[in-house]
Amino acid sequence: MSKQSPSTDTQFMDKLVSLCKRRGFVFQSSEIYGGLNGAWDYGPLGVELLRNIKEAWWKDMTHRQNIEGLDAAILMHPRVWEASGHVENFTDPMVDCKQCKARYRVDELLNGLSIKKQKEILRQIDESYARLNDVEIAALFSQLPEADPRSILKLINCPNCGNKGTFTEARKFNLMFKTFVGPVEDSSAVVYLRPETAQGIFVNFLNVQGASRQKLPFGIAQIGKAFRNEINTKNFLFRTREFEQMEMQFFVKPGTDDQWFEYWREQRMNWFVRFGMPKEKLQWHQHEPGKLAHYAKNAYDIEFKFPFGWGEIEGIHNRTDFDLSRHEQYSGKGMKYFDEETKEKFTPYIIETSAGASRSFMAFLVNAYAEEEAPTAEGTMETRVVMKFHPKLAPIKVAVFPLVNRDGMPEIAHKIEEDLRTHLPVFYDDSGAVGRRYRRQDEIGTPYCITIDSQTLGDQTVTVRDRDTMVQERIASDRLVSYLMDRIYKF
RNA sequence: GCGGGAAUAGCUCAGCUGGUAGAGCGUCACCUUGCCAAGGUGAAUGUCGCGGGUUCGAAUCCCGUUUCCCGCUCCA
Repeated sequence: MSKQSPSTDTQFMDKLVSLCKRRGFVFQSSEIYGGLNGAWDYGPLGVELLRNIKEAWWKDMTHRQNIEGLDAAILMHPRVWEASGHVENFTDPMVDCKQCKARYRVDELLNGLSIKKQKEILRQIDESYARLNDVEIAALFSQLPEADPRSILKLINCPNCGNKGTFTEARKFNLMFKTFVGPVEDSSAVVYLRPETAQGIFVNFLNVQGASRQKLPFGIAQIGKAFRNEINTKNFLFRTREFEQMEMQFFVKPGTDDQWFEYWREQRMNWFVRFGMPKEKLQWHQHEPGKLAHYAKNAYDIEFKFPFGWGEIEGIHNRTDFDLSRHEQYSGKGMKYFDEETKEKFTPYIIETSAGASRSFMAFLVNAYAEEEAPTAEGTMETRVVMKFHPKLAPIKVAVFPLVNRDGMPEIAHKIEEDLRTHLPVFYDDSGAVGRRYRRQDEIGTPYCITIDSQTLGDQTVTVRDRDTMVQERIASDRLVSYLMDRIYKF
């Protein structure tokens, strides 16, 4: 985690959150009702930035001959989540120690005990267990907590404070939001809000493959909301209950999975760098082999250096044939692929690239934020706040100012504004001193500002001011569109 | 879920041991402008997070609750 002082980190985040609200990037959800924990709304500038990020991802991923797009429903058949393992594995029974307030997952608490200790506990429950051997003990011990966790928990000391009998009752947290289809709220009508978009891709594997006539290897990309009933939300947009994912699942022949895994790792890391993230703010985190999720053969996260520490913004996982095999098993429908060339039939392996759109949004915000010393009209220095977004991601691409509101400058400025607006998001501003208008645009990351001055009246040129260098260039107004489009979209 | 801190105008905050709410910045209008935020005049804006209680009277005291931040926990 970050080694910066906590106060600095907190101050940075406070400033960012404040700017987000003040300028319309992010608002708290349901604010007038006191807010809803872990939910945020994207304001006028935020939605532009978010859409630009998703658009950049979508183009990069789907403008390839071997990747197809998809937009699956958020509500899916409940059996999907049994097959995926979410019904089972998203449920973690937890207990708290009432004495020292430590919290534990019950399974980890119990499995952490020595065989000797387990044997002792079992004997206290029933003397007849004493004659079982170690293997039988272990087997029994792994089942008992499910049946009757309470009696066992009473006999265990808290690993932290050593007290016995201080645990709360085990509570189950299923991280999936549950709701009901139709008017009857009974168990047969239960559906879940998807906790990940991936399953919508897996279950459509053969639909997409057949419809698009793709051959392996190929991928399916999707952007969409997902929901997890997190126990704790945290760190602004980083851990929320509703969030958006940008996922691509790449289907490959087993045996070629390792090389595709490496290919996509490189591709995805480069994407973040290409859109302005410095390499030193990004790092790989490999999941330790012993701690891999049930489906994974290999897993790396791309982490971004947030003010509160390194945090995952994308996971690249080798999911093996787990998902398709499970869906084949649970649905009874064949999910295998037939290779016409080799006449082989097999279950493809899946390389997953799963990026958080919301988390990327926040990472791009954090990365863009800069405070610089800039000279004022009087020649003194003062701080200017600049959001140094990549031009493609910037919510507003160009601002248009008449230097003063007379001599026909506003009329020319409005004409230029309208011409540009058919190509780009434009902001017109004629209030106050021009320096103030520049700074306002800096704060929302507008890469270019155009000013119409008295020289414009004579030769139809305008100044174009660069956000990062603050340097101005004089451009003929009829060349503006190509000048801007070149700098913003072509590279 | 536990512990700590916080919540007053759009933002940052002041408001003492209870006496019907303030500043700066920002916003808007008009004037002024001559290229990097603080020229002038005027204006709008708050059930002091929400709900109870104590009191003649609560932003202030008490209880509950919500949200945000920090730490723990958690993060298939």
